[in-house]
Amino acid sequence: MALPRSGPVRSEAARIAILDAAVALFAERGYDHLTMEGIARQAGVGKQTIYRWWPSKGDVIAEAILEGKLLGGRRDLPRTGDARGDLTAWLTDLFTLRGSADGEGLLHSIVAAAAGNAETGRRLRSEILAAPLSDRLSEALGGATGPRLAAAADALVGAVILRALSREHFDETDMRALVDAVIGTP
Amino acid sequence: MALPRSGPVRSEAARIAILDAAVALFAERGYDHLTMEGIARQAGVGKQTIYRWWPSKGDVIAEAILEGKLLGGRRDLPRTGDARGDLTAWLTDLFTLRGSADGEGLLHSIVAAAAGNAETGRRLRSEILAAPLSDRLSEALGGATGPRLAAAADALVGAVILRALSREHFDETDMRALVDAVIGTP
Amino acid sequence: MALPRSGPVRSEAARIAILDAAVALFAERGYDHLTMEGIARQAGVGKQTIYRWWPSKGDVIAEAILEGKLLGGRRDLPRTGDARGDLTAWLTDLFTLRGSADGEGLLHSIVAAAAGNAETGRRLRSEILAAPLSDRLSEALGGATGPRLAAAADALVGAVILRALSREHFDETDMRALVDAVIGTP
Amino acid sequence: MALPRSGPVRSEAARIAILDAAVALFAERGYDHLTMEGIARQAGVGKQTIYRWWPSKGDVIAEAILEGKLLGGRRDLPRTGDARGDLTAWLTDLFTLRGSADGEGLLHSIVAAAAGNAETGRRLRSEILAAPLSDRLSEALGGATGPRLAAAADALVGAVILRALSREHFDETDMRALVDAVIGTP
DNA sequence: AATTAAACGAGACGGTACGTCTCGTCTTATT
DNA sequence: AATAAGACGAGACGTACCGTCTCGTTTAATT
Repeated sequence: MALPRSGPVRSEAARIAILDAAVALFAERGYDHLTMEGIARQAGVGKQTIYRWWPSKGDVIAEAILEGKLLGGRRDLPRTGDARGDLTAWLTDLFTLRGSADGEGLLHSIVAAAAGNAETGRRLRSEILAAPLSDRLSEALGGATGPRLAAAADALVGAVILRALSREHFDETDMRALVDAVIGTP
Repeated sequence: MALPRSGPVRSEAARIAILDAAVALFAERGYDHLTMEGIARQAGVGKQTIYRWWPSKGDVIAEAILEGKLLGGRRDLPRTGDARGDLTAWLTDLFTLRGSADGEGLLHSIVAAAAGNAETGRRLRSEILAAPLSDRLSEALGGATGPRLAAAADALVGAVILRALSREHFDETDMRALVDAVIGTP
Repeated sequence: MALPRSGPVRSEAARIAILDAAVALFAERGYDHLTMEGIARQAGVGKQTIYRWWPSKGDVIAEAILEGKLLGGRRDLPRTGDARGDLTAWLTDLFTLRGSADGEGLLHSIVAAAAGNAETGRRLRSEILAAPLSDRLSEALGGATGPRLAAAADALVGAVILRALSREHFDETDMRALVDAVIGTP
Repeated sequence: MALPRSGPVRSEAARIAILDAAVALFAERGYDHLTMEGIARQAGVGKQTIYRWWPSKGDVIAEAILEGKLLGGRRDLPRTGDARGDLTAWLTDLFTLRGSADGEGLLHSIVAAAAGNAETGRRLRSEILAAPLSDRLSEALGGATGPRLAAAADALVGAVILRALSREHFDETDMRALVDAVIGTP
């Protein structure tokens, strides 16, 4: 039973404007250059309206992830019947995020956001990265579940992230080697 | 033939003081709260002396990594004869870094530094993370080299980093599952 | 003929709570630090209830003066038979207000309120400062009235205010010199 | 013996730009609406440059008064031989300040500044208000000095200020009555 | 009694300004 | 010429209030 409370209710319009502004600026300039003041300006909102509901820019981004605003439809794996091929394609696509934003790279920014904010880190893995792989990866591993499946998913995604952080190229050969390393040679 | 030049040369004392100050503040407060001004203050050095030699805080940290000041002796793998056990121990040790700094966690800070600075990212992987594993990992994989070896190293280290970013626990079972996934069940 | 109207009438309790809160905060922290939000909080009242009836904090204070809440019983002159002595005592008492509030001084705050708000200024002089003097001062001046009396009252009170604003001390000698200057040497 | 110190010296250009901006905004909008941010904007200066040298807007105005930037040449009394007439003219001129700024009135603003800032209050009386009167007033009083002279000066100026604060008109008759009250009928 | 509408407490909203912090550049005097 | 020191214009930080605007509740006068 909730406490009855009078007064105006939270503005959904402001909430959406803030998340959209945050996502737009994030994609444009990266996590480091994202500022609360910039979000407020872009969203046409008072700063206090942001601080009233989110303690930091990291939490704004975390909520944007939850709403699927940050990486839109990118989360779904293709489903061609060839599990190995689908995984490879998805991982390649993920690596490509590295270079899509101006200056910093969207993947770098997402990692920076995750490093700086617990909630973002939590959601990044569970909702964006490892989760979509699970089904197909389980197939490819012959029905693995639990720690075994989680470890394989983390190994694949983690390797891609590490390569992106190291700014090294990551060609088809490398990707094949990675998939082989984790789910075995066919 | 070098150009003749008058005046004092670069002060090695200042260079060291700056790197030490950067490392101390990094460990204490994390990468996000590390500031050029703070480093200068702590090192007893003018700000210009930092900017003269490094373009950003990320590059200061990158150099500190190169000097081995950031993660000291932690880079070496144990060598007990049991390659699988040595790798597991080293990876567990790496994961533990997650919680060693105040507030943010040293591993999170290192990842943030790598995400924000290309040179740090480059060195992080080549000199700190993947490199030390190579020898023992190659053994464990029956003499693998090249992309195969690199992929396996990235998979192991990347998985640990991803788990750290997600703030999830990572117990012995998980670690064993990871090693099994990458180098096969014994 | 009033328009017929249904609904509740103005709450006298709220009105009094607001004035009392305003006076308390004014005395405590001075006019500059007095805020509408603070008054509402202290009075346990919605902000709109204040804005509904007063356009600014200055007007709240003006009404508090009118109600005699601001300077309580201080407005009355003693009546000992010695008009000169009574005036001197009252003026000295007025000057003493300078130091009675925390930080700013009540007299400074009253002057600031008068400077910032026409209504407060109007009432300050007519009801608080010059008015109480009139009778005894008229006596002391041998029955003067009109501009002559007003000028003398303003000269006495204005001099005290100016001394307070200048933060200079104002001892018995000074006060005697002032009274002599305005109502002549005995 | 001053401590030797290296580093850049305070920028005189910035100091002047700040004082000029403060004076311009003060005259335009009054003391209450004067803001540090507005001064910085108008002066083309970082906020920190103001806060580095002055703790509050009141102190900026106090320094502007000291430099004679606030009331320019207005401080001098005319000298026609008729001391009483000169004083009357000067006091009338002072009262006129009441209405010269938009909205608040310059005299109200000066009083507000003095009420809110000790240094401004101190300088207001000693350098702007009472001081210029002294010579001619002493003449008019037949050579009075010390507390007697100070009291007369404060009475004249204070009365004018009080009338201004009360928003009452103050015509020639009133002014004559005031001068008569303080320096006697001719 | 039922209806109607204003006053109320609470507080969200778009803003402005606060005073502090750091940025990266620049200017000094010293070594 | 490199240094320690630090002033400078710039702008973000997180907080406090501004005055306006809903909300849901309470309370009277009018039906």
